[in-house]
Amino acid sequence: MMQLRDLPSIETLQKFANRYPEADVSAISSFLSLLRVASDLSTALDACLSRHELLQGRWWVLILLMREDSKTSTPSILAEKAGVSRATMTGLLDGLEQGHLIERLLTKADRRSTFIKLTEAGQAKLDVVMPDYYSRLRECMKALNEQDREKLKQMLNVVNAGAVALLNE
Amino acid sequence: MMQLRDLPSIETLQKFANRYPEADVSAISSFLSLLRVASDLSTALDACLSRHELLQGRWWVLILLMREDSKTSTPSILAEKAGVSRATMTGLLDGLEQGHLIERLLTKADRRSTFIKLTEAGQAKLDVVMPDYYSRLRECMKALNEQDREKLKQMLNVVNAGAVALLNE
DNA sequence: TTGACATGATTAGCTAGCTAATTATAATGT
DNA sequence: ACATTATAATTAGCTAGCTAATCATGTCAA
Repeated sequence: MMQLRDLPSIETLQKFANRYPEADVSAISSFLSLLRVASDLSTALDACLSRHELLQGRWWVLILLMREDSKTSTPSILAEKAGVSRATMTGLLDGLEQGHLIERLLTKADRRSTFIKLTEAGQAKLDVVMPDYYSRLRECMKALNEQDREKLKQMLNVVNAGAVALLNE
Repeated sequence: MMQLRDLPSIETLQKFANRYPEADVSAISSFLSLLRVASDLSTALDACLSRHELLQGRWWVLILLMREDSKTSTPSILAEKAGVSRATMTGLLDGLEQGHLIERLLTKADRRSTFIKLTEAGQAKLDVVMPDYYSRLRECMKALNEQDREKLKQMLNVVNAGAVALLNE
């Protein structure tokens, strides 16, 4: 995602609005803030995870596996849940397997498929990463009270529902 | 950015919170919503721009140039304002130059530097893209009133300020 | 005035995404 | 029963980011 380091001032937006009457200054301003803050947060999250030799993709796979009672899943299900292509998941699993955080097991039921299992080392890695991540996140969000957090989520859902307008036709 | 297609339910978060007492369920839930919605919006924005043979990186460069009265800048200033490395900017400018949307001009003052100028074709491209983008964005945000938009921006700033917690040490 | 350091742009090579094609296996309809 | 179609995983090759190295040019201090 673009960094948008230099967000337009309201004056700059006004200048653009003069040329393009379709512009809705407060809509643009809020939208760009959202993209910008999220991209900064994502970068910060990567920095946090990289202290544990992980990045978002691999970390997320470990979490998805931990969520399962059996600590197992398949590449295609993981790809769907993580929102990446199966090809990308193959690459993520390659990295995790090399680090011995997951293992690939053959399945008898359907020989096209493999089972992916969280190893003890993978669980141990999460047991170090998650407390660190959760502590930092608690700190990150502490200036918003419960009501603000709920309001934020609700507004995000509203914007998300509106996003089809960017895709139509 | 990861897609996080399958956000954890509050129940799943509770399960994790049992194992990791550091977890603050509402903090995690709001944070993940923010990342998820922004990544969807960013993808939608790319889809919108790609209808005009642009992606966020190149489009943003054109806008930065248009903001300048002279319609010119330099690669290093553009890189800083766009929040990308100079190497990345070189690549973006290569693409824009091939499409004749910008031109590279030599400068006499400092022969290490080049001037980047928005061409007529580049301005014409913006004059097609921006009305489309602004119309769609207006529609996307229309369900939030002015007060909500202001509250959203303010909360985003609060979270952004907290993000240092992810980076410390 | 010249040696050391600083700066602007580019190149090379890395990563994590993507789509399309490939391979193996399974399921299904006639 | 077997041809067709569907599915699971992988591979190949693309893109847009990144950092580190390089090259040319400027600046400054002894």
